[in-house]
Amino acid sequence: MPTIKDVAKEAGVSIATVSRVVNNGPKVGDATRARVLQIMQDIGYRPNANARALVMQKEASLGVVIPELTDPFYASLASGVDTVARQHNMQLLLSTGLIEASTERAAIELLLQRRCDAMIVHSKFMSDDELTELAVATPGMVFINRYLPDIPERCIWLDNIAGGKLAARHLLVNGHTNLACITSDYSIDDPMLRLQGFKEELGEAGVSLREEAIEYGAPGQLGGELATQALLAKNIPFTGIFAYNDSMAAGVIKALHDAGLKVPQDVSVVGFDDVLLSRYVRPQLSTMRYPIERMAINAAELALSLVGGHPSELHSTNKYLPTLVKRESSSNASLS
Amino acid sequence: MPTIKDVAKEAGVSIATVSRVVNNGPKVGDATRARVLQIMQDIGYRPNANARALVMQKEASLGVVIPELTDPFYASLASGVDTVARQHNMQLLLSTGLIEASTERAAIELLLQRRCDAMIVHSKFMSDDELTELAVATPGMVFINRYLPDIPERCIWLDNIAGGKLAARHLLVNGHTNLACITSDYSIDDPMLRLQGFKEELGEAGVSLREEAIEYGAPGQLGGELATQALLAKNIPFTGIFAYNDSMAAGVIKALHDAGLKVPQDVSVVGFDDVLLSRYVRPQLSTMRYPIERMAINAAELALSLVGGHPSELHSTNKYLPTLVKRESSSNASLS
DNA sequence: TTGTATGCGTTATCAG
DNA sequence: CTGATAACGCATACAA
Repeated sequence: MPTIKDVAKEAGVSIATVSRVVNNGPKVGDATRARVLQIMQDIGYRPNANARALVMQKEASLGVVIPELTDPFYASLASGVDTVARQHNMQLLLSTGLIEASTERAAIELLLQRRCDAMIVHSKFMSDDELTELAVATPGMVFINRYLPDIPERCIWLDNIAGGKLAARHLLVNGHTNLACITSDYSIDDPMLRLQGFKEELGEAGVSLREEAIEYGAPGQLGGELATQALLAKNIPFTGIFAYNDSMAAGVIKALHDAGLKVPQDVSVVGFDDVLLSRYVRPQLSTMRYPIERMAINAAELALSLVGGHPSELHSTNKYLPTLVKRESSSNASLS
Repeated sequence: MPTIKDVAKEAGVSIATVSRVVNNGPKVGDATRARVLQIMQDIGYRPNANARALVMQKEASLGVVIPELTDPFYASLASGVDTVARQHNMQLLLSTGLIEASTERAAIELLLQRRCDAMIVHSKFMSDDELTELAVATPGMVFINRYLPDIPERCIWLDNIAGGKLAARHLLVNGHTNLACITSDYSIDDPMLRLQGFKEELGEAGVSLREEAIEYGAPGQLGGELATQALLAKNIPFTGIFAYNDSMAAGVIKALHDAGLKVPQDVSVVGFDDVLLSRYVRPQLSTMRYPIERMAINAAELALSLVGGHPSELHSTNKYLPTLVKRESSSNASLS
């Protein structure tokens, strides 16, 4: 791979001059510039981004760490960051953190070694303290889908409680009072918060959610299916189910179907996230829309403005609200 | 961010010594090593990967270019590469090429500027010539889902023709002779090849596929739905449909359902790719399994071995065969 | 307008 | 066992 020296030699100028034309630097003779440009073209010169980052003390890359790539939710997140990266002509540095504190740490570490200064990280397993400490040492680090009390201005998160409330309200408004919940058994706060909001809204309406009506499972289709079977086995009456996410909701629908129950005629189900899947599943899923891609874009722009020293942009608030998307899986209880 | 110098000064040794302990270099006094290690820990030293790459003339990163992140098929591809990257403790450099030659080119260019030497690229819009030229200049560049005649050893691809044949055979074996095809209108070769294989196998069995029974559309659910409606409008008889991919197949099923036709009782449908979606859709999709993640892993390992100068590994062949996954959307014609 | 020289953080080659 | 020192490819202050 040719270097700046090769170009300089070939053009019979100094590397300083070549450097100037590469960077559209000031005061370069038109003739010289044209010739250098031509030669760069000819020999296929590409500026070495690493060397440049080294001397300029500035990385032209945007980092993102997510648990995994194949989950559509995280894919959307990464896609949002990628959008911003492309806009700024920056390289996307992607690291997966899986579902363990140690691998999350390694993922962040890799980015840091690259001297990546702007990065948006999705971490659910490292502690508040550790994350906060990293953040103070890295001005361009912003967290998505997580709230760190000491540095809220560096976080972009969804109001899960509000989401739970909205879901409850939707079910209540449709006349459902015998409710159940299929949630995740992961020990992160999202499931807890969504459930909390769900319960609160129910409580305000004077209806309660019995503990037996809450089933836990792995946050995927199979987990949802299994949990629903367990719920059904308890033989307690319900006409509405709030699922932790769309994948679990898909499992819920399948289990219900297998048990001879119709959705939404016999039971309404509402999911969470509004990933693509919710439109493929039959009946199409009523769900809480989680604007993750938009949030990721804003997070990336926030990170960039933080390292760029730009004024604090217009980010009025970093808390986002989910919205209800009504499709086919929920309906009025009176139809039962 | 502290540098090697900071560590050296703090420890009262030379940077050479620090470098040695960082790299587990030979012959460093136990006491010295321990002290240096401790100090690195204390001040939070992280070796600068850029500087290292510069001096070692070797990048510890793995590149991948795909059209986009949110398509589950490409997400699986990227995930395979990511798996290999993590195994080797390399940073994943991800660039999206969208669906245009110019952006594909830009994506590759970005990786090259990073001096990324091992990369696996999925390109459908740049020409054979341009890609081949890039490849000869970049020993660690391997192409996935594409066949370049001049450098087959640098390509990992699926036998689309065989896939079409297998799909045809499955339908034939189940007694279907009135067939239709819903394919993609993208001007890339995959749709063409799959259709070609489909036709060939049919031909060998003495059944022909009429031109009117072939409908084209965008390779997504909506495209599949619209194309199927167009097909239905023609009022030609068929009991089996071969769809270009699973998304289109999902659209096919929806359109069929809306038209009052039952799958698979009235018509069998088989998709292609076996993405997660195929298990969510009802009825579950019979489809051709495209082992894209496995292929991506092998592609990444091939790329790594190419730059590493390792012996040419065991890659007996770079051509992969799809396999039939029979689920619920296809059945025997006699059941009609 | 152009060239020279210095340094960015590392590794590696030589001497001690 | 350890320390100078010369690259690596590039940007830039300072000269010319």
